[in-house]
Amino acid sequence: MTPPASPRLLEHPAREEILLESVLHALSDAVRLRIVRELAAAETALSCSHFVLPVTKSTTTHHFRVLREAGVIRQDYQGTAKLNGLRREDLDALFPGLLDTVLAAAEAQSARAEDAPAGPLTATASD
Amino acid sequence: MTPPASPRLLEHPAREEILLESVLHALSDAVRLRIVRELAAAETALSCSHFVLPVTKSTTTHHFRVLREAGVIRQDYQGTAKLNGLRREDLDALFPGLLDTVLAAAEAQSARAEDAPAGPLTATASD
DNA sequence: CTCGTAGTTTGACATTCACCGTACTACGAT
DNA sequence: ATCGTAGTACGGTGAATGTCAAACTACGAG
Repeated sequence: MTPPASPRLLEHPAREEILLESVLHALSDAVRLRIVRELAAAETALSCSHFVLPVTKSTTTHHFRVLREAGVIRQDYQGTAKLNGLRREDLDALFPGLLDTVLAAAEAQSARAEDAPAGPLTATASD
Repeated sequence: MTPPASPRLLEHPAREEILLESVLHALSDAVRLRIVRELAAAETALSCSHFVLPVTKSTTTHHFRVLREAGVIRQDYQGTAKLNGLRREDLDALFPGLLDTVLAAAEAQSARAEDAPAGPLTATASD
Protein backbone atom coordinates (compact mmCIF):
# COMPACT_ATOMS: atom_id res chain seq x y z
CA MET A 1 0.00 0.00 0.00
CA THR A 2 1.10 3.52 -0.57
CA PRO A 3 2.73 4.86 2.58
CA PRO A 4 2.45 8.52 3.47
CA ALA A 5 5.66 8.84 1.54
CA SER A 6 4.72 11.56 -0.93
CA PRO A 7 2.67 14.01 1.04
CA ARG A 8 1.93 16.22 -1.90
CA LEU A 9 0.33 14.26 -4.63
CA LEU A 10 -2.64 15.67 -6.44
CA GLU A 11 -5.36 13.77 -8.19
CA HIS A 12 -5.84 14.40 -11.85
CA PRO A 13 -8.46 12.86 -14.08
CA ALA A 14 -7.03 10.61 -16.77
CA ARG A 15 -7.40 11.85 -20.29
CA GLU A 16 -10.36 9.60 -21.03
CA GLU A 17 -12.12 10.76 -17.90
CA ILE A 18 -12.20 14.38 -18.94
CA LEU A 19 -15.74 15.49 -19.70
CA LEU A 20 -16.63 18.27 -22.09
CA GLU A 21 -19.33 19.55 -19.77
CA SER A 22 -16.86 19.85 -16.91
CA VAL A 23 -14.32 21.61 -19.06
CA LEU A 24 -16.88 24.10 -20.31
CA HIS A 25 -18.08 24.65 -16.79
CA ALA A 26 -14.54 25.22 -15.57
CA LEU A 27 -14.00 27.78 -18.31
CA SER A 28 -17.29 29.55 -17.69
CA ASP A 29 -16.00 31.49 -14.70
CA ALA A 30 -14.27 34.82 -15.26
CA VAL A 31 -11.51 34.20 -12.75
CA ARG A 32 -10.74 30.74 -14.07
CA LEU A 33 -10.85 31.86 -17.66
CA ARG A 34 -8.31 34.51 -16.76
CA ILE A 35 -6.06 31.94 -15.15
CA VAL A 36 -6.24 29.73 -18.21
CA ARG A 37 -5.47 32.64 -20.50
CA GLU A 38 -2.37 33.57 -18.52
CA LEU A 39 -1.28 29.97 -18.46
CA ALA A 40 -1.70 29.72 -22.22
CA ALA A 41 0.19 32.93 -22.77
CA ALA A 42 3.05 31.83 -20.53
CA GLU A 43 3.47 28.51 -22.33
CA THR A 44 5.11 27.24 -19.19
CA ALA A 45 4.01 26.16 -15.76
CA LEU A 46 3.35 28.96 -13.29
CA SER A 47 3.02 28.99 -9.53
CA CYS A 48 -0.28 29.98 -7.98
CA SER A 49 1.28 33.01 -6.38
CA HIS A 50 2.29 34.32 -9.77
CA PHE A 51 -1.32 35.25 -10.41
CA VAL A 52 -2.77 38.49 -9.21
CA LEU A 53 -6.44 37.73 -8.80
CA PRO A 54 -9.24 39.77 -7.26
CA VAL A 55 -10.00 37.04 -4.75
CA THR A 56 -8.41 35.70 -1.59
CA LYS A 57 -5.96 32.84 -1.32
CA SER A 58 -8.57 30.27 -0.39
CA THR A 59 -10.76 31.21 -3.32
CA THR A 60 -7.74 30.97 -5.57
CA THR A 61 -7.09 27.47 -4.28
CA HIS A 62 -10.70 26.61 -5.01
CA HIS A 63 -10.51 27.83 -8.61
CA PHE A 64 -7.30 25.96 -9.30
CA ARG A 65 -8.87 22.84 -7.95
CA VAL A 66 -11.91 23.19 -10.19
CA LEU A 67 -9.58 23.55 -13.17
CA ARG A 68 -7.53 20.55 -12.14
CA GLU A 69 -10.51 18.31 -11.44
CA ALA A 70 -12.02 19.22 -14.78
CA GLY A 71 -8.76 18.19 -16.43
CA VAL A 72 -7.90 21.64 -17.74
CA ILE A 73 -4.66 22.07 -15.83
CA ARG A 74 -2.04 19.90 -14.23
CA GLN A 75 -0.63 20.79 -10.83
CA ASP A 76 2.67 19.55 -9.48
CA TYR A 77 4.45 20.43 -6.32
CA GLN A 78 7.90 21.91 -6.64
CA GLY A 79 9.07 22.38 -3.11
CA THR A 80 6.80 24.87 -1.44
CA ALA A 81 5.41 26.17 -4.65
CA LYS A 82 2.83 24.51 -6.86
CA LEU A 83 3.31 24.65 -10.57
CA ASN A 84 0.26 24.91 -12.78
CA GLY A 85 0.34 23.99 -16.42
CA LEU A 86 -2.27 23.66 -19.12
CA ARG A 87 -3.07 20.11 -20.22
CA ARG A 88 -2.84 21.11 -23.84
CA GLU A 89 -2.01 17.72 -25.27
CA ASP A 90 -4.87 15.99 -23.53
CA LEU A 91 -7.39 18.66 -24.35
CA ASP A 92 -6.30 18.91 -27.97
CA ALA A 93 -6.49 15.17 -28.33
CA LEU A 94 -9.97 14.95 -26.85
CA PHE A 95 -11.49 18.14 -28.18
CA PRO A 96 -9.44 19.37 -31.12
CA GLY A 97 -9.31 23.12 -31.36
CA LEU A 98 -11.52 23.73 -28.37
CA LEU A 99 -8.93 25.33 -26.14
CA ASP A 100 -7.55 27.60 -28.85
CA THR A 101 -11.01 28.63 -29.95
CA VAL A 102 -12.08 29.51 -26.43
CA LEU A 103 -8.81 31.35 -25.89
CA ALA A 104 -9.33 33.31 -29.09
CA ALA A 105 -12.92 34.06 -28.09
CA ALA A 106 -11.72 35.37 -24.74
CA GLU A 107 -9.16 37.54 -26.51
CA ALA A 108 -11.81 38.91 -28.82
CA GLN A 109 -14.15 39.70 -25.98
CA SER A 110 -11.36 41.37 -24.05
CA ALA A 111 -10.50 43.51 -27.03
CA ARG A 112 -14.12 44.54 -27.43
CA ALA A 113 -14.31 45.46 -23.77
CA GLU A 114 -11.30 47.72 -24.12
CA ASP A 115 -12.78 49.43 -27.13
CA ALA A 116 -15.85 50.36 -25.13
CA PRO A 117 -14.64 50.76 -21.55
CA ALA A 118 -17.88 52.33 -20.33
CA GLY A 119 -19.98 49.69 -21.97
CA PRO A 120 -23.15 50.14 -23.97
CA LEU A 121 -25.21 50.25 -20.80
CA THR A 122 -23.47 53.25 -19.31
CA ALA A 123 -24.08 56.70 -20.69
CA THR A 124 -20.78 57.80 -22.18
CA ALA A 125 -21.38 61.52 -22.49
CA SER A 126 -24.92 61.88 -23.68
CA ASP A 127 -26.27 62.55 -20.22
CA MET B 1 -48.00 51.83 -18.63
CA THR B 2 -47.46 49.12 -21.19
CA PRO B 3 -50.78 47.63 -22.18
CA PRO B 4 -51.05 43.88 -22.76
CA ALA B 5 -50.43 44.67 -26.40
CA SER B 6 -47.89 42.04 -27.42
CA PRO B 7 -48.35 39.17 -25.06
CA ARG B 8 -45.65 36.98 -26.55
CA LEU B 9 -42.42 38.81 -26.95
CA LEU B 10 -39.23 37.33 -25.61
CA GLU B 11 -36.14 39.20 -24.57
CA HIS B 12 -32.92 38.37 -26.30
CA PRO B 13 -29.52 39.84 -25.60
CA ALA B 14 -28.15 41.91 -28.45
CA ARG B 15 -25.12 40.49 -30.18
CA GLU B 16 -22.72 42.79 -28.34
CA GLU B 17 -24.25 41.82 -25.02
CA ILE B 18 -23.45 38.14 -25.39
CA LEU B 19 -20.77 37.07 -22.94
CA LEU B 20 -18.39 34.20 -23.50
CA GLU B 21 -18.71 33.11 -19.88
CA SER B 22 -22.49 32.90 -20.17
CA VAL B 23 -22.30 30.97 -23.41
CA LEU B 24 -19.85 28.48 -21.94
CA HIS B 25 -21.99 28.13 -18.87
CA ALA B 26 -25.08 27.55 -20.99
CA LEU B 27 -23.25 24.83 -22.89
CA SER B 28 -21.83 23.19 -19.79
CA ASP B 29 -25.06 21.39 -18.96
CA ALA B 30 -25.73 17.99 -20.51
CA VAL B 31 -29.38 18.65 -21.26
CA ARG B 32 -28.68 22.02 -22.84
CA LEU B 33 -25.75 20.72 -24.82
CA ARG B 34 -28.04 18.07 -26.19
CA ILE B 35 -30.62 20.66 -27.18
CA VAL B 36 -27.97 22.70 -28.96
CA ARG B 37 -26.67 19.65 -30.77
CA GLU B 38 -30.12 18.76 -32.05
CA LEU B 39 -30.72 22.32 -33.08
CA ALA B 40 -27.45 22.38 -34.97
CA ALA B 41 -28.20 19.09 -36.66
CA ALA B 42 -31.66 20.23 -37.68
CA GLU B 43 -30.37 23.43 -39.28
CA THR B 44 -33.85 24.83 -38.79
CA ALA B 45 -35.91 26.13 -35.92
CA LEU B 46 -37.58 23.50 -33.78
CA SER B 47 -40.42 23.72 -31.30
CA CYS B 48 -39.77 22.90 -27.67
CA SER B 49 -42.09 19.93 -27.82
CA HIS B 50 -39.98 18.39 -30.55
CA PHE B 51 -37.36 17.52 -27.98
CA VAL B 52 -37.57 14.39 -25.92
CA LEU B 53 -35.68 15.25 -22.77
CA PRO B 54 -35.31 13.40 -19.49
CA VAL B 55 -36.83 16.29 -17.54
CA THR B 56 -40.28 17.76 -17.03
CA LYS B 57 -41.86 20.57 -19.01
CA SER B 58 -40.99 23.25 -16.49
CA THR B 59 -37.37 22.20 -16.39
CA THR B 60 -37.33 22.21 -20.18
CA THR B 61 -38.63 25.77 -20.16
CA HIS B 62 -35.86 26.65 -17.71
CA HIS B 63 -33.13 25.23 -19.93
CA PHE B 64 -34.43 26.98 -23.02
CA ARG B 65 -34.49 30.22 -21.11
CA VAL B 66 -30.90 29.80 -19.99
CA LEU B 67 -29.88 29.22 -23.60
CA ARG B 68 -31.86 32.22 -24.81
CA GLU B 69 -30.59 34.58 -22.12
CA ALA B 70 -27.03 33.53 -22.82
CA GLY B 71 -27.59 34.38 -26.47
CA VAL B 72 -27.15 30.85 -27.76
CA ILE B 73 -30.61 30.43 -29.21
CA ARG B 74 -33.40 32.63 -30.48
CA GLN B 75 -36.99 31.92 -29.56
CA ASP B 76 -39.97 33.16 -31.51
CA TYR B 77 -43.62 32.41 -31.06
CA GLN B 78 -45.39 30.84 -33.95
CA GLY B 79 -48.96 30.53 -32.83
CA THR B 80 -49.08 28.16 -29.90
CA ALA B 81 -45.66 26.74 -30.57
CA LYS B 82 -42.33 28.36 -29.85
CA LEU B 83 -39.63 27.98 -32.42
CA ASN B 84 -36.06 27.67 -31.23
CA GLY B 85 -33.14 28.38 -33.49
CA LEU B 86 -29.42 28.62 -33.00
CA ARG B 87 -27.97 32.12 -33.19
CA ARG B 88 -25.22 30.93 -35.47
CA GLU B 89 -24.47 34.22 -37.14
CA ASP B 90 -24.14 36.11 -33.91
CA LEU B 91 -22.05 33.46 -32.24
CA ASP B 92 -19.80 32.99 -35.24
CA ALA B 93 -19.28 36.73 -35.49
CA LEU B 94 -18.42 37.09 -31.83
CA PHE B 95 -16.53 33.87 -31.22
CA PRO B 96 -15.41 32.45 -34.56
CA GLY B 97 -15.39 28.69 -34.61
CA LEU B 98 -16.50 28.29 -31.04
CA LEU B 99 -19.88 26.74 -31.72
CA ASP B 100 -18.57 24.30 -34.31
CA THR B 101 -15.67 23.31 -32.12
CA VAL B 102 -17.90 22.63 -29.14
CA LEU B 103 -20.31 20.74 -31.35
CA ALA B 104 -17.47 18.64 -32.72
CA ALA B 105 -16.17 18.02 -29.22
CA ALA B 106 -19.61 16.87 -28.13
CA GLU B 107 -19.76 14.54 -31.11
CA ALA B 108 -16.35 13.12 -30.30
CA GLN B 109 -17.27 12.55 -26.69
CA SER B 110 -20.52 10.89 -27.70
CA ALA B 111 -18.69 8.60 -30.06
CA ARG B 112 -16.22 7.64 -27.36
CA ALA B 113 -19.07 6.90 -24.98
CA GLU B 114 -20.62 4.57 -27.51
CA ASP B 115 -17.37 2.76 -28.10
CA ALA B 116 -17.08 1.96 -24.42
CA PRO B 117 -20.64 1.65 -23.15
CA ALA B 118 -19.61 0.16 -19.84
CA GLY B 119 -16.94 2.76 -19.30
CA PRO B 120 -13.36 2.27 -18.19
CA LEU B 121 -14.49 2.18 -14.58
CA THR B 122 -16.66 -0.89 -14.99
CA ALA B 123 -15.05 -4.28 -15.28
CA THR B 124 -15.81 -5.53 -18.76
CA ALA B 125 -14.89 -9.19 -18.42
CA SER B 126 -11.66 -9.29 -16.48
CA ASP B 127 -13.43 -9.96 -13.21
C1' DC C 1 14.55 24.95 16.23
C1' DT C 2 12.13 28.91 14.75
C1' DC C 3 10.20 31.71 11.52
C1' DG C 4 8.19 33.15 7.15
C1' DT C 5 6.22 31.97 2.82
C1' DA C 6 3.07 29.08 -0.13
C1' DG C 7 -0.78 26.92 -0.21
C1' DT C 8 -4.70 23.91 2.04
C1' DT C 9 -8.54 22.95 4.87
C1' DT C 10 -12.55 23.90 7.27
C1' DG C 11 -16.60 26.12 8.17
C1' DA C 12 -19.71 29.57 7.17
C1' DC C 13 -22.71 32.34 4.18
C1' DA C 14 -25.36 34.11 0.27
C1' DT C 15 -26.35 32.97 -4.33
C1' DT C 16 -27.37 30.19 -8.01
C1' DC C 17 -28.77 25.90 -10.01
C1' DA C 18 -31.41 21.89 -11.61
C1' DC C 19 -35.32 19.91 -10.68
C1' DC C 20 -40.21 19.12 -9.58
C1' DG C 21 -45.47 19.78 -9.19
C1' DT C 22 -49.28 22.63 -9.71
C1' DA C 23 -51.69 26.42 -11.33
C1' DC C 24 -51.91 29.49 -15.02
C1' DT C 25 -52.07 31.84 -19.89
C1' DA C 26 -52.22 31.88 -24.95
C1' DC C 27 -53.73 29.99 -29.07
C1' DG C 28 -56.26 27.04 -32.37
C1' DA C 29 -59.97 23.83 -33.30
C1' DT C 30 -64.50 22.30 -32.52
C1' DA D 1 -68.02 29.40 -25.69
C1' DT D 2 -65.40 25.27 -24.67
C1' DC D 3 -61.70 22.30 -24.77
C1' DG D 4 -57.05 20.54 -25.67
C1' DT D 5 -52.36 21.50 -26.50
C1' DA D 6 -47.93 24.26 -25.88
C1' DG D 7 -45.57 26.51 -22.89
C1' DT D 8 -45.00 29.90 -18.61
C1' DA D 9 -45.01 31.26 -13.81
C1' DC D 10 -44.81 30.35 -9.16
C1' DG D 11 -43.45 28.50 -5.48
C1' DG D 12 -40.28 25.00 -3.15
C1' DT D 13 -36.26 21.72 -2.31
C1' DG D 14 -31.68 19.89 -2.14
C1' DA D 15 -27.22 20.39 -4.07
C1' DA D 16 -23.52 23.06 -5.92
C1' DT D 17 -21.02 27.50 -6.37
C1' DG D 18 -18.16 31.58 -5.30
C1' DT D 19 -16.70 33.94 -1.66
C1' DC D 20 -14.39 34.91 2.73
C1' DA D 21 -11.79 34.46 7.31
C1' DA D 22 -9.19 31.83 10.32
C1' DA D 23 -6.61 27.92 11.56
C1' DC D 24 -3.59 24.60 9.68
C1' DT D 25 0.42 21.99 7.02
C1' DA D 26 4.71 21.77 4.29
C1' DC D 27 8.95 23.46 3.01
C1' DG D 28 13.18 26.34 2.94
C1' DA D 29 16.15 29.79 5.29
C1' DG D 30 18.29 31.59 9.25
